[in-house]
Amino acid sequence: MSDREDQLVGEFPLIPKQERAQLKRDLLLKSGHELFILKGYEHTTAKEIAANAGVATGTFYRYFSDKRQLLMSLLEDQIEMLMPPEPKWGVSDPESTLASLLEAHDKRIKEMGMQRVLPELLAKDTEFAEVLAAAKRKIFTRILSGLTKAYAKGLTWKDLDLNTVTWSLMTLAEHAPEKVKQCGIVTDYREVAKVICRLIFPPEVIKNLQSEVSTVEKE
Amino acid sequence: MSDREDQLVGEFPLIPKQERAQLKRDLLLKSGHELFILKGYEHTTAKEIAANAGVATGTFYRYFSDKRQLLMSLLEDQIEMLMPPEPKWGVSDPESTLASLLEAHDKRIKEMGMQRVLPELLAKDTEFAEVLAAAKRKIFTRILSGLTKAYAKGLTWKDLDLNTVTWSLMTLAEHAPEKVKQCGIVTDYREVAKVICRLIFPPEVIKNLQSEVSTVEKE
Amino acid sequence: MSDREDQLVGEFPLIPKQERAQLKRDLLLKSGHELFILKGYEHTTAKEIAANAGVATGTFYRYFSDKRQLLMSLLEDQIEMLMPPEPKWGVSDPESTLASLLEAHDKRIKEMGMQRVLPELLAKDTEFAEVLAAAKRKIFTRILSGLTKAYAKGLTWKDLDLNTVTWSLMTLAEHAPEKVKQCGIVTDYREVAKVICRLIFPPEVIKNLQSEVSTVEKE
Amino acid sequence: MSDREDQLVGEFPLIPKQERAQLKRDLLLKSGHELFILKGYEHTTAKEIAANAGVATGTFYRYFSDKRQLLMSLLEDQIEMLMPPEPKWGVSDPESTLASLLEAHDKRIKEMGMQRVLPELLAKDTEFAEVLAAAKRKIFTRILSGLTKAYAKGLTWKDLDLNTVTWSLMTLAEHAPEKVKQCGIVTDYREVAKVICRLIFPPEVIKNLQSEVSTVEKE
DNA sequence: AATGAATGAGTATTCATTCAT
DNA sequence: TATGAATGAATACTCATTCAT
Repeated sequence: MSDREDQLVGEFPLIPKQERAQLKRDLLLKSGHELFILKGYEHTTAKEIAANAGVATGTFYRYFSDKRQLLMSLLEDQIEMLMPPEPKWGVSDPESTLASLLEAHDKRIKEMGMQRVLPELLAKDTEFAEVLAAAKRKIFTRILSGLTKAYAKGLTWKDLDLNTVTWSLMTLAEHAPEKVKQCGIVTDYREVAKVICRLIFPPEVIKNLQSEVSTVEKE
Repeated sequence: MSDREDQLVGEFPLIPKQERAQLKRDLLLKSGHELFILKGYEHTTAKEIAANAGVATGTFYRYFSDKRQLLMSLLEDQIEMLMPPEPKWGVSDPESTLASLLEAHDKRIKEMGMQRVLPELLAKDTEFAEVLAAAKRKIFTRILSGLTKAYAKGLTWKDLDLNTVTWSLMTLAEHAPEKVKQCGIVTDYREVAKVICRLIFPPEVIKNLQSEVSTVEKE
Repeated sequence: MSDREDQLVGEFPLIPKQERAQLKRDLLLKSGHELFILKGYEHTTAKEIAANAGVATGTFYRYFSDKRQLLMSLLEDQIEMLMPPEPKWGVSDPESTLASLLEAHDKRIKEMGMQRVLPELLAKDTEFAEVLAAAKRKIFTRILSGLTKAYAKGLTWKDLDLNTVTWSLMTLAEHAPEKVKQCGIVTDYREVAKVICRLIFPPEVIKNLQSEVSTVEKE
Repeated sequence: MSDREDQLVGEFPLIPKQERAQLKRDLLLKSGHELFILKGYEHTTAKEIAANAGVATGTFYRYFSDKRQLLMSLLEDQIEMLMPPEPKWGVSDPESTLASLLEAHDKRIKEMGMQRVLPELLAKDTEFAEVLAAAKRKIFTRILSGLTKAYAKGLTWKDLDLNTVTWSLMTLAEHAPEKVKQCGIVTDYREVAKVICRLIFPPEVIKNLQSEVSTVEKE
């Protein structure tokens, strides 16, 4: 049914204009997301994205200046998901907490499905790489501040550089999902969590923290 | 200049044919290397590689069946460099040893300059990803075997999974060079080495190993 | 010009979309036809066909997957024309009938203009050769069945193989148009028809048939 | 062994220069012939012809200005073979004679193997088409003269145009080898010969000629 | 706003021909 | 003469983007 007919028959336009536009934009984003994951960024064409979204090629360009911009919009929505969460140390058994955080993070990354596309982009798109680097710096600061507090409480190793520990922590957390591909071993988040915790806390601290928790739990 | 004239005017410093061909091949490899780093693999054309090497387009295809093959040749030369060296634990101060190994590895990677290109390839070229994964599995086994020996000697943490430690170790070593970009802090290999060592050895083991070394040095 | 203006300024002779597309397709077919005849199939490029049709290269590929497909479309329209018509023997003066059939056939072939291109295709394109061969076999069967009926009526030579006569008949009809080029003599369809008839009928049969006709005409 | 050494050791050049050159030329011709038949003219490259002949690419261009010239040389040698022989009518049983002539001609054509290439050339190469047409006109004249003599002796049909008969004769002879492909029937030269003879001679003439022969044979 | 036909610059690859050795 | 590496114009086809409807 055309716009013209709409007006002739006096049908009430159920969806407000802006909302309808937003709908198309979302359709396009979804379509792009699917295809980028399926075929890679470079090998997806604007025409395909439009067709897959059920709109005309030209419509794509009404909502996005180009393919790259669609991708950027996609990433803006998702970049938060890439960020590992900041754990609160010294509150509960750090190993269990971390293990479940890692697993949850991994899950979200997988749901997002953009891992396949990101490396291609990082390599090619300087601007995007910078956006991501900035995000990482932000999370770095957050984690570092957490560790600094733990350090002040005397919970962490005294002889390790906190900056380096923070970086190691992020690096391991970020790459944990790839463990299988690289080494042929299934990722056991509990073990990764133990290793990461060892980077931060001396074993006896962990024990104390764990017993505190169980004490609390028993009470 | 004819053959006859050659003899009249005496020796002309001719480069043997094979050598000349090798020269061109090398020129092309070098040119491809430069451009892949500069513009990324996908955005470099065979024509450009040839032009940048100062030869005609057709010449490119005499030496390489296509762009991908040139890249593969490039990588064959360099894949060894990607492999972190296997350290001998318990022989000398592990932290210093590891620090210098990391630094050397990082240096080679930087010389190679392919970091920018690799992620793009891994995402796109399944075959290449498999080659690299295989190489990584190999190095994984080597490192694990080293750690197992150290474990047998009672040098390592007793409560950490050696597989996971090995993976962490490789991951940190591999990504150490990116530390700057990601966190804005200059990579201090000494600190990274200390962190990695902490993953493997309890602090007192390190101390013992270091004192042994200094004892030997003093004698 | 906007939709709104359209209505203000009155009717603008818009060609419906589909028709316009058909128009372009036809332009391209015509252009391809011209160039194939002018330069041969192999030496005509898609780009040229497009340029000659006054459209962009890409437009060519919107309507045809490639050069070969355009040619096939061209031939589909024309293959019927290649088929010599099946004459009804014994109904009227066979020589006159045949002569006019030959002339008409020749005319159509010339209009089609593809003679120059066909040999090239037959040599190169096995699939096409088979299509044409199948068509020829079909017409062969039709003609043979006509001759068999004439044979049953005792109209034909008794000592000639009907298969061979059929083949000869087709061959002569097919190549009649080339007579000029090959021998420098203008094609007189009447004479070719007489020759072909002699292959089929003894002279006295022809005479009888002709007198029957004139008898009927006189009545 | 190089030319230089040849001269130093005083070895006697067994093959005279010219002859050696002729040898290479022949090798190239043979190689081109093979490949043209195998892959078609357009799809054979000069490099391949040279390689297949066991010489360098450049050598090809010493002996032939280009691919086309090689082909022309090839055809010059073979064009005679394309010419159907001129039969002497009225000397022996015309049907048998013609049958064996046709068979021999067909055989030579097949040996020559160029049928696959000729149509491609005729379509593309005007000059070549003219050369061939000229040759055909020559043979046309020869055959026509034979027929005229037979006509003078009262051997031929009186009501058929000799030009047209000549052309029909040539056309049928030329295309006889294709009979199988076109109609799915094996070529029986005896039947084709009978048909062709019927075009020329009334049946009773043939009978007379045949009986004469057997009379002569009996004597 | 929406459409999708049209555009044409851009890409990988081939091959006839030249020319330094 | 012979070589074969080098050349670069040419070709088929794609796709981001525009624009008339």
